[in-house]
Amino acid sequence: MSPNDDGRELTVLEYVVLGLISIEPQSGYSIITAFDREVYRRWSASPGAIYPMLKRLEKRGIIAGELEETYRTRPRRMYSLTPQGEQLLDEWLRARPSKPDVTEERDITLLRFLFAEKRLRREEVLDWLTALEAALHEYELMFYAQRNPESSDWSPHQQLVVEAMILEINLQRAWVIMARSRLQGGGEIR
Amino acid sequence: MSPNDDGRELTVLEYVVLGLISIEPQSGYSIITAFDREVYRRWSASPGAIYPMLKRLEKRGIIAGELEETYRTRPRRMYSLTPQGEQLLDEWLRARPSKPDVTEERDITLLRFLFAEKRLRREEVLDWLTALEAALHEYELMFYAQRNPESSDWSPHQQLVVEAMILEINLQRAWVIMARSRLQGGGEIR
DNA sequence: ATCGTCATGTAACGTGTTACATGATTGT
DNA sequence: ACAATCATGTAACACGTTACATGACGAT
Repeated sequence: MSPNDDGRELTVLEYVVLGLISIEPQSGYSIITAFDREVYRRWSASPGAIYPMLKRLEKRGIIAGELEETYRTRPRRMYSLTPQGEQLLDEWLRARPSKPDVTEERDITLLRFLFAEKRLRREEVLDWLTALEAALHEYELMFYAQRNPESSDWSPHQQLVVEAMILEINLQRAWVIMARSRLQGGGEIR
Repeated sequence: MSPNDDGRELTVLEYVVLGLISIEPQSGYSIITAFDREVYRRWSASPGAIYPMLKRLEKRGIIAGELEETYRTRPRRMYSLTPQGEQLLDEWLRARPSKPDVTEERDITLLRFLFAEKRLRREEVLDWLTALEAALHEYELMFYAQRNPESSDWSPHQQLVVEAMILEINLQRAWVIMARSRLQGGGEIR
């Protein structure tokens, strides 16, 4: 009996929870409170989302819950990743960033980088960053190509919005370069 | 009989559609294709979302649809804003940016700026930008306050993620300052 | 004739939101 | 005794996604 007949892709929120659990085992409550922290601000998680989700993931064999032997308070159910859950998370983290990741999903990308620290080898992280930079470059090119036709008959606001997007892309590229050089520098050379 | 008994707040997607329509009247199809453009990339809109939504908004008296007298193709239903819709959109655009707007909702903020061009007076836009800068400043302070406790025992990835967020905030502030000075410069002085 | 494009629509489905209920423990 | 905090859960609801169906028109 395979525990996960449902081959459905996980939602972003589910991956984020997996990442959270990968750092250390979590209870429903601790996950909910974790989402108050700055890095996770983008995804608000209500009890009505988390508790059913944890059951769903457990039924699929992605996480395993265990009732904690009496804690200070009402017993908590602590979840950790199963080998299958680890594999699922790692696949998500390893996937090479592509255009959508730098456009629609900027913040997710940053979180993936965060979770990657404990799950991926440094070498893999560096490859991933290289792919991210390539995706940013590709996006930049496409961006310029799209705005070719008539580039100057834009209204002031349109012009400013486009500039904001370009600044954003360049900032991201600068960050990637910084990140890579820092991780490289601190690794091989002593 | 009041057309909009349902006082429910509009969703972001609904406001974006309102903004789109405010630029010029739109059909369901034209809205769907508009979402392919770079600025709107963040919100994908499927037919299954748009068509029911347009009916919803029309029933509430926020937009008004009119069958176009024969076009080149199958007749289109073109929607424009009612006075009530205009008021709703303007309130949304005018609302002073607060913390959530610069954290969870960055991209929405940029779109609001875009739509504001035709709906708000320049003076109002400048006020709005000032409020945006204040919100960014406030966010920055809160950010630094939160990371006070132990600032240096962070892992490399954590450190980099935090730096990315700080860079992002500063970029946004720089952009706001640029935007304000440009709009000011081009306005009063000849 | 048939394909591609423009155009509108619906049905099933699932996730996440809001709001509420409840239970155990600690502090006052 | 009561409130606050830690902790788990459920029910109603609605939006948006995916997938499918359909229809008119122009081009080949």
